[in-house]
Amino acid sequence: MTEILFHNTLTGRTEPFVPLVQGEVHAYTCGPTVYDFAHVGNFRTFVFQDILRRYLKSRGFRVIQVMNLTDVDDRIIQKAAAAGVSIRDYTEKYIQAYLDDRRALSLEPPEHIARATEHIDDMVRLVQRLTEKGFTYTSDGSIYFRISKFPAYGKLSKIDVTGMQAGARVDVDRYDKDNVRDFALWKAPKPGEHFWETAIGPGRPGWHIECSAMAMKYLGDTLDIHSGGVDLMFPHHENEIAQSEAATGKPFVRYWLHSEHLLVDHEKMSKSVGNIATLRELFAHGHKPSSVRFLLASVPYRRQLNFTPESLQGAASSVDRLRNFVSRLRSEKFPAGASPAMESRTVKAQEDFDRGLADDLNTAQALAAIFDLVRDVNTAMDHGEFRQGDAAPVLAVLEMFDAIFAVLHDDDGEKLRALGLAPVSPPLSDDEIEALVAERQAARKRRDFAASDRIREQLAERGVILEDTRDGGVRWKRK
RNA sequence: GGCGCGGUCGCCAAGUGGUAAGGCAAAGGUCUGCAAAACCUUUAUCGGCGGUUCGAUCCCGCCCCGCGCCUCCA
Repeated sequence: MTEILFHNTLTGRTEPFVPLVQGEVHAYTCGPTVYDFAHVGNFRTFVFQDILRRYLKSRGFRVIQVMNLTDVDDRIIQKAAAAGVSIRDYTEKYIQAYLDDRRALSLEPPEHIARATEHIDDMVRLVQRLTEKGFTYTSDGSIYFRISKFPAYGKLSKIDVTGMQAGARVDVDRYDKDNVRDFALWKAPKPGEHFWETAIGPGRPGWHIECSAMAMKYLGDTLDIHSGGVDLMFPHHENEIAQSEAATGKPFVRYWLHSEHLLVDHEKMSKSVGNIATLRELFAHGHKPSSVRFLLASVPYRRQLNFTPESLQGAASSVDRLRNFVSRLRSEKFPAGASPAMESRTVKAQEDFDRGLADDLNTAQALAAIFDLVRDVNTAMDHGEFRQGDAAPVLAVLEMFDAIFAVLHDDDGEKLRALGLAPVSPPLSDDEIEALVAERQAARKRRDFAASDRIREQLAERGVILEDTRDGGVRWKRK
């Protein structure tokens, strides 16, 4: 097996991946702040994290992944207050939406989904540890981390704090701090705001502390992998390192993986730019979950991805090609036996696929291995060089592919129905389709092509495509 | 200004010191009752300028351009 390589932001190098505990990967992935629907840009990262965990699993690792749900922050507090509901009630809706969206994109559930508001105690204890070690100070009831006490500050984002001067840029924080880079571990409550009464005083957690507290609670002091979008590198991840390592004296994360942004018209997709699209919007416009997943997964994670309707359409065509291939492999009848040539071709595809992913999750390269195989096998089938015994190994490669990419299963309709974005039941059941297909076959047999075509059109109108095969059979698929 | 990512066929996107994967799109063809699917063929010298080298798209230097972070952000 090929050695797995990951590009580690911390070292700036692509390095062999070896987890701390053999055969086990402890990974923390930054989840969403649930103040609104997540957009496709957010899901670019979540899909990357899913590819990451699926690949590690396929390589035999036991993966323990923790994902946070940030369900308390300034925006949530404001919006909940504006809506006149509790933070809990306000975020619940978006948490459900987020989890539904994840299912729509076939994102595997992490082992632990940790809500910030359910880990206040853990955060308080972490702040206490930091205070005991002298890394904090209090100002107006808020507790800050003093970065001057942590010399390694900046090692992830390569930011040099020594030359930093307060006032060089406007200090946007409303609180008094000794140094502009110091960050809040615990924020004093403002009048009317929701707060927790704790051993370190009333208030609510700062943004960064939740990740450190929850990551270490479930994964130990030193994690193998921590991932998120590049925009989180500074200050979020940098601050996580500072507060975690200051508390434990041990390395917090061994491999930092950051995914690049999704762009729209060469600009980052973000709420503030106003160029966002939610999954629901895309689906409502007729795009399929599998198209979205394929597109997001097909561009290697460290590359910016320009998102366009055309690229989505292209992704849909690619998925169709793969599904057509699998369908042909399953339905067509081939001569008995197996060919040694096909055997070795299959093994090569398998190796190439894995080599691509092993190289820092190069999904584009892995995909090429699959499409190469598809073409070669199709050619062999067209030339009558494919045997029945060759089918199973080829299908096995496709299954290996789908264990990572998860786009082959034709369940787009079901997923949309689950989101309430499609009719509750499919227009035609499998049995109804089969009955019409049989009827058409009978018509074809007596060479009544008019009747035959009528049935095909009738099915086409209801979203079912028929394909006549060489051996006189028919296979169908839902559009 | 600092830090980071990137500039390869119409679009997306791999990759290697010895003349460039794959996908989508387009055109032509084969097959087919028709259609679809599939297959075949056609379409690039890798942002610019220097340097190293027998030879660079890939190594080094400089420059140009795009994007991001440095403030909330996947």
